[in-house]
Amino acid sequence: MKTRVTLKDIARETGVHVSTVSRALDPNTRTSLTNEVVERIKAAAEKLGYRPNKLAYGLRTNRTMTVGVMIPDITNMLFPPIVRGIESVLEPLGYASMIVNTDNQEEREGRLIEVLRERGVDGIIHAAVLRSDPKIAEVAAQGLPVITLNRRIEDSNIAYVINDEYAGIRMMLEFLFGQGHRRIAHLAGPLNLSTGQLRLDAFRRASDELGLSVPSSLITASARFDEDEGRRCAEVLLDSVEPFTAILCANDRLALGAIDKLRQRGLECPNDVAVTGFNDMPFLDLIKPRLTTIRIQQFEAGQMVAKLLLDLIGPLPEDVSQETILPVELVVRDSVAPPKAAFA
Amino acid sequence: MKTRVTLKDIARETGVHVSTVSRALDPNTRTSLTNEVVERIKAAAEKLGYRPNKLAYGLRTNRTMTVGVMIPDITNMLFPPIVRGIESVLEPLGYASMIVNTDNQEEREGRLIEVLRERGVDGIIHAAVLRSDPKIAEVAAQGLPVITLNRRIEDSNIAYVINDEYAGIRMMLEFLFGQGHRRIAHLAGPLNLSTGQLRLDAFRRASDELGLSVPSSLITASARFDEDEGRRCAEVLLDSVEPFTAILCANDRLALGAIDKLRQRGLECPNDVAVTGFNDMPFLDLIKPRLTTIRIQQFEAGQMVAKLLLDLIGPLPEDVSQETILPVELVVRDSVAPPKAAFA
DNA sequence: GTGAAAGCGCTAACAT
DNA sequence: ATGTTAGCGCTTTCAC
Repeated sequence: MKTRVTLKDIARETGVHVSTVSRALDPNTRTSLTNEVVERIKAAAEKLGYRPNKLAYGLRTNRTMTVGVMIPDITNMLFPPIVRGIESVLEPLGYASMIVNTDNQEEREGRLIEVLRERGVDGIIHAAVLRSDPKIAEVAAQGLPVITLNRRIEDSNIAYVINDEYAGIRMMLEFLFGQGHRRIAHLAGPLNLSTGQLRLDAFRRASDELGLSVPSSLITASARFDEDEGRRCAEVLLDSVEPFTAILCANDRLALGAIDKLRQRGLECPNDVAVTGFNDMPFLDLIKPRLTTIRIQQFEAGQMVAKLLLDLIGPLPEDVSQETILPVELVVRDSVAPPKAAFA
Repeated sequence: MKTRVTLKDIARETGVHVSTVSRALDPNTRTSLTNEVVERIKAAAEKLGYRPNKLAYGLRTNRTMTVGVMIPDITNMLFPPIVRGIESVLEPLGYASMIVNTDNQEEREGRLIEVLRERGVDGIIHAAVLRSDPKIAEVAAQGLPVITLNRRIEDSNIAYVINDEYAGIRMMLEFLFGQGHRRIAHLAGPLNLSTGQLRLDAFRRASDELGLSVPSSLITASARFDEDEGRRCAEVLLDSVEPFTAILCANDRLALGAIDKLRQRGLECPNDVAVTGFNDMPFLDLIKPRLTTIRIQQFEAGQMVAKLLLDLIGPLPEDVSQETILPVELVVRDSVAPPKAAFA
């Protein structure tokens, strides 16, 4: 096991003190040194193949050049593009990111926050926060830079980057309305996540504004943003007494599950029931029927949140606007047709 | 910014020396202490909310409890399950993983290796290795535990976990043969990746064994494992003089691209041309036509490689078998039908 | 302009 | 059974 090259090795090689070497290698402190010695040191460092030890650096300076990224689950295709977006701004600046999956479990989330803190991350990007999330709130209160993505935490001043949920839901509702739908169900997301709650609020408000009165039995909330819950909730809607011609789902995976359940019941989308999604996750356009959905920014959201986090981290901590709302876009595909009849 | 609790704080609180605190908190060295003092220290640690500083620990012990994971691209759906498999064994043992994306670029890969080394990772799981990859070979030669996944590096003794490429290709070829196909093209993967080369070798060998003589113009190699290259290579095959009734592709994404190109040319899969994939990536079963493919283990491969890496890392470094070959499985879906006619 | 010395939080060899 | 000391590799006062 070849031992790594340290400042001491360079000092020995060049006959100067380690502190001089340290200064020579840092562009900021380099100025106070003779050009000649700087060059000699840089040459020796190069020759020996010196690589700074970020552990020692971090221990000394409290800056590890590492940020934590908390997401629910990387196998959820929504998150890889976000992660790459984050990386695209962090990596060129010398930051590495440590990605952890919470599976939306509070206890797991708590453990993982500790994993990140023990390793001295300079900040945390949290895309898996719960509406009420005391653990991360405390960490943020202690001064660790934290920004949440896609979701926000209530009653706190943690900055967040989210999508324009209201605009998305409203556009979709208008689109369905324009296609002739009047009895529109909402398959809502988990209400313990801000995304679920916000989209439900948006649905209520937008349907009011359009003059649709949506009976409460046409609104059902899922426990998780996944296909199984989409199936289960679609069943609940189908078994209710209220007829409907369209289901506006709080995300794509719920929509995919709902479509599957409809098919099991002998109902085809879009001809029998229109179904819409939210997010426009990768590969969605290859799945039949091609889902009409709201496209949110994914890669760009990652870039945005990373930039904001960097502002928060410093070197000179800037104030970051508490709220960033990213624009969304309606993507019309094949899962909506004009209504034929209402199914109860 | 509340400052973190250190061993010193606990020492002050309990009136013992920091080294005693250190010993009390480590199950291995705890034995040499009085039970009473151990309990007192543990209580104080708990009360003060002590969290060990893994940076300091790592600096001292050369073990950071962090492993590097190098993959080509997390947005490639093949990798998230692998990453979760790795995490599922590492995380319960207190390890964190640092994931980096190489985009199969050698220069980027080199930079990222340094990023990992600077942070003192205890080992590297490399799922993005090139057939010839001096950089990682050197790192491994210096004593850092490295295992490659899915791919292997040639002329080195780095342990690897790969799929049974030969069995997979052979099964698929037999299946096509059984369906009546005799003129079978191979859309090979990049030949600078062991996966691409191994699957091509397997195709040659298996077709020989089946008595098929495949003219060289029915074999074309892609530059990347993606849809665009699938389209491009399908075009090459279609424009060659040799007729064929089936394309055995080196992976699913190439197959998806090939099917798309066929469609552009007015050819339907499977009725006009059979197309097969490899990997069985997530969500593949939702995409029409549902691709007949070879299922490789993904989550399990991640688990396996993580376990092997742990053996290599220690505490008492075990010898790890150089080669691990994971079983594969034929998944028959809808992209293969008996041949109608051969297309040139 | 450069060297000396201290210390980040921790463990481990050595003392007692 | 516990305390003392040194040091991992680095930055940062403080001297000169």
